Amino acid sequence: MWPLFREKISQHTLLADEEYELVTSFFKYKTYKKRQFILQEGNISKYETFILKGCVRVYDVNDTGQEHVLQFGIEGWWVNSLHSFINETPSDYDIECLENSEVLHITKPDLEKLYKQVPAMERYFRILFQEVYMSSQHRVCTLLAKSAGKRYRDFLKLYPQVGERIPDRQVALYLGVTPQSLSRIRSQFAGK
Amino acid sequence: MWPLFREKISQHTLLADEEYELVTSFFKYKTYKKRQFILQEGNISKYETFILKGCVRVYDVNDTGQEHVLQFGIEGWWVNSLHSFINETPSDYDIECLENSEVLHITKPDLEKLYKQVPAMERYFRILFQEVYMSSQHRVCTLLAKSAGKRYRDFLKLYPQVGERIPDRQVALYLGVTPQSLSRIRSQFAGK
DNA sequence: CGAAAATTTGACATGACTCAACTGGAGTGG
DNA sequence: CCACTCCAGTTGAGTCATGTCAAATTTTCG
Repeated sequence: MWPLFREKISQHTLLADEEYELVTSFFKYKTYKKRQFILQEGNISKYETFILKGCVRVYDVNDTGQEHVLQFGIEGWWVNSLHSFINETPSDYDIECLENSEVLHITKPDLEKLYKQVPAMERYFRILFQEVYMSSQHRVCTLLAKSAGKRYRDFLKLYPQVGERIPDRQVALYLGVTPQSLSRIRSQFAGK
Repeated sequence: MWPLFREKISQHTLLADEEYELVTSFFKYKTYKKRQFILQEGNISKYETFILKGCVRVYDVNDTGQEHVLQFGIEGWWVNSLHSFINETPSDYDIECLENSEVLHITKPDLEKLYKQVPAMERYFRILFQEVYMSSQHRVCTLLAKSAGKRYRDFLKLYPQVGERIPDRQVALYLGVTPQSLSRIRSQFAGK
């Protein structure tokens, strides 16, 4: 069941069939429609979420109504409003589906049990967090060092599967520019 | 030995005395002078580094000579050029001491052995990476959403121990503004 | 004390933002 | 299937925050 899920876990740690069965028993399968929210700002994030199919974004809206995208997620990625999940505090972020999506959810208590019962999963998440931390550091670096145009090009190169299926508007909010500016940047590339 | 080190580990996972002895046996103590490099760009990062005393920065220099600070580290923090360490590839970053410092180093093979021999340390690092990932996400968010002045104030509030002992220039390079701009921002605050 | 580095300040340039209007495609309901 | 609405995307004009270049001043530290 859920071969993508098994494949992703297997990239970092090997599980016997019966161990994998045990792991999956902690997760709940759920589907969401496009534009539906997996989590809304102000609520406590109850699930760590693995995306089997579809596409989501994690974003915030500030007091002036501006949105900023913290993270995208597509097949094979984990998404969460992590701070809310870990500390059980109201989330600053919304998680919204950009496409009809299928996901796996696990609650915090179940995840803790999973770590205890299957130490290999503690290892898996150690490696996962290491990797997403590196990605986040890389993103900080591009935000510090590169122009909007360069960030856009880098993004398309690094996440072509994401860039192709997500509206430019969302990409702009991820890159930290206004949709208008991204539009101008794109037209400059085209004319070159 | 190294009570700070033990204290930090104990925050996330409890170790018996003999386990702690085993853990420490994998680490090497080393001192560095101010301005000395723990790692230089182009070299492979050989150590994950825990800071017992002192202050360091992880930064890069681009082709036009501009510097950007990826991370600071003070007592109780881990620092590394993680991508280089994990993949054993040349580092894009320098790690430089801003003060005379005392650190603990562990090599990648030893860290792997440590994970195997003391599963509690795999847990410790899982939680550590989870935390630094959340910090990094928070930083991305402030870079996307806030003005330079707001970022500066937030930084001072969040890391007062760092802001107090680090030259403004370094803080500017961490916040993603030029030292000149930060100077102007500071003078605006002062006149208010 | 003296050299090197950090900080400040001024003048000017510019990338990106804001506000606003217009275009065109997607989705919805009659 | 068409009319209508709603957004995403585009484009223009003007503004603003921050960068660049350069020089003066202060601080640090050997």
